[in-house]
Amino acid sequence: MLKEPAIFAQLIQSYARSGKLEKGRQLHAHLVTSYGTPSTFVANHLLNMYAKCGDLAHAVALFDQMPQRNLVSWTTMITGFSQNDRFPEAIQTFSSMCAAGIRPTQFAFSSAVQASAALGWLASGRQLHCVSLKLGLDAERFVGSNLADMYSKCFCLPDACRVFKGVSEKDEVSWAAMIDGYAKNGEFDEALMAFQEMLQEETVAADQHVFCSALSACAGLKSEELGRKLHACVVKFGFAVGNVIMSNALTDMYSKAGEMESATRVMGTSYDGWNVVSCSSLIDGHVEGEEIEKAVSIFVECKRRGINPNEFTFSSIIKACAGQAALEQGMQLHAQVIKSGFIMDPFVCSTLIDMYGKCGLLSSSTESFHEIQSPTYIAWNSIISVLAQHGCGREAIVAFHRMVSGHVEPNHATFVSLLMACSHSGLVEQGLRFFDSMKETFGLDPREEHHSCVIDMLGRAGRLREVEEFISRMPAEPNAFGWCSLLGACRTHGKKELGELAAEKLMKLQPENSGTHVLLSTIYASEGQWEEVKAVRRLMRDRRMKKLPGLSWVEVEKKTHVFGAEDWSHPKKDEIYKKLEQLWIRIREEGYVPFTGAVARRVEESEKERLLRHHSERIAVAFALIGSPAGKPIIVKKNMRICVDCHKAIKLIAKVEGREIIVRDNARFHHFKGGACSCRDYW
DNA sequence: TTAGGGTTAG
Repeated sequence: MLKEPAIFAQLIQSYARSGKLEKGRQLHAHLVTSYGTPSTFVANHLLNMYAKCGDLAHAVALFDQMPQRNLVSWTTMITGFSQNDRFPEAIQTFSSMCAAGIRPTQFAFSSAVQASAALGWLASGRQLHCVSLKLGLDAERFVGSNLADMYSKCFCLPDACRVFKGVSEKDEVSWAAMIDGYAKNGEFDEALMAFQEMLQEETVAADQHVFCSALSACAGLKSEELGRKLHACVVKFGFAVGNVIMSNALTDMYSKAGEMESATRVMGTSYDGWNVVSCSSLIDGHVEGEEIEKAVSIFVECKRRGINPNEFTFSSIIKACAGQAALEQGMQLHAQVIKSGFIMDPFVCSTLIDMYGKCGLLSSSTESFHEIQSPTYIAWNSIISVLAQHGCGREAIVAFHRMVSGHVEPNHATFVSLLMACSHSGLVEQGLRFFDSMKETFGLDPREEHHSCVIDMLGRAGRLREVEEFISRMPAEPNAFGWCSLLGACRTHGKKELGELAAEKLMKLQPENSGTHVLLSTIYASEGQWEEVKAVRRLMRDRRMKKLPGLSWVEVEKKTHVFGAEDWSHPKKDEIYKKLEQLWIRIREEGYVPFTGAVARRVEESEKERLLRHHSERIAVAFALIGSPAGKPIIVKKNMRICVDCHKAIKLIAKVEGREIIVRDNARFHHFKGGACSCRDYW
């Protein structure tokens, strides 16, 4: 029999604290050989030591052999499982403990609730909540804070708030969990209000965790002003130095606010500021700000410093390739993703699906989708969106039905893509049914963007009277996208008056958007109303607006080249213009008649033809024809809609050159092959 | 002898 259990217990405890597993094992063996089976008291210490050192196998073996287990034995096992990421076993052990007739205390509850939170198992979290209510432990500080955390991690914010309100003697941990809960659920204002409320509490002082959560809320709001204030507080409290997570939160906040200089500065001045999280934030900030070259240079620098990209880094940099239609680079990254094992990540997969889709390779996009064993809503949303962009409305609908029958819940984003798919493919009736089903079947309230999709859908189909009716029934006025769709439809279907109304609304919503003025002027120009065209131009001049230049990008030999209309800056300009002349002659032989109506300028016909010939998309196509090997598809990305005449011309260029040409404009894809185009309703 | 919160994504 062990004479001095307290001394051994102390020794075991010290091994547990310092992680000396081997010493602990030796002592355990010594105790067994010298004194036989350890008492419950000593065994509990051993259990704790094994759990703290991550040796769950020995903990389980010992626990199974214990002749008598008490409350602490069970609790130690639950905590051990939870802290070693073995969450289902933590929950299982909790229920075995109850079945063994032992009444759990706040310690066991905390750990079991944490396990439910980590797994996102709302049902087990709720059951634990119920049991804690019965035992009167739900308002206890640890249990209550963990329950609130669990509910917010399971996206049940109202329940989280209710539990949090009931917690007695909240401390900074409780507050941090709640602030973070608001932020993670997208309630950024609420998060910052909670933060302020906390600051007024006399008994609680903000710590680093609290500031990090507040910064994350600030990042969500993309508010530079608030962010700077918070940054000042962080400095004042002395938290700014030496904390990697804090520096990462600051970098991310500035990146999200588009303040890339500040973001870079925070990173550069912090100890250990260059790490995979801050780099990913910075890359993403540059990608969002369309500074692709900078994003790539950080990615390169990251690798040079020996920082291995993770799933976040890959997502962002692949998104950059998608934005630029840089297929070669995207494919290289795909290879790296496979090599590094991040191919299983749902976000990375979804960006790959999106990247291939945006680069025009529908087949690679669907292949990437089919490689996923059990697609999440993220992957489904991506593929539905890609199918929509490619004008494959029916396929998008099939995908949607498969998603639902596979018990994956669609969300608001799913319906945006689905409605767009219906719109682009002219499937108006089905689209309208889907719109109704949002609320009726899926309990989702249609948002502004869904209403805009319906406007677009009816407008494209020329059902403008129904559009007016639909708008009058909407809970609020359409947003800019809605009015813009209407304006576009009015141009296509020659509805001048309605177009003027849409333009007027749009100018109020987006006074800086030169596109509205341009669109309106083309409506007038197509009807030969040159006085009105002049008036719109005057308005643009008075408002000091410049027409956004139409630009086209094309990737040749792994390098992206950009062209504007009438662009004479490229070193190969002579060859390009010679090619354009040749193409002009060859497509004229194929029956091409230039549509000079697309030129909203009052100049000679020959000048109009010259202007059309030198549109940026055509220059890009000509350049790619010269510079890339025969048989390779040409992918051009354009920052606005492709013009009607270029659409006709490129269709024939694809035919005479025997090349696949894909033009991705700011609305959709045009896949030209053998004298035809994939899109079904382009003028 | 047993317990809690923090940074990056479509």
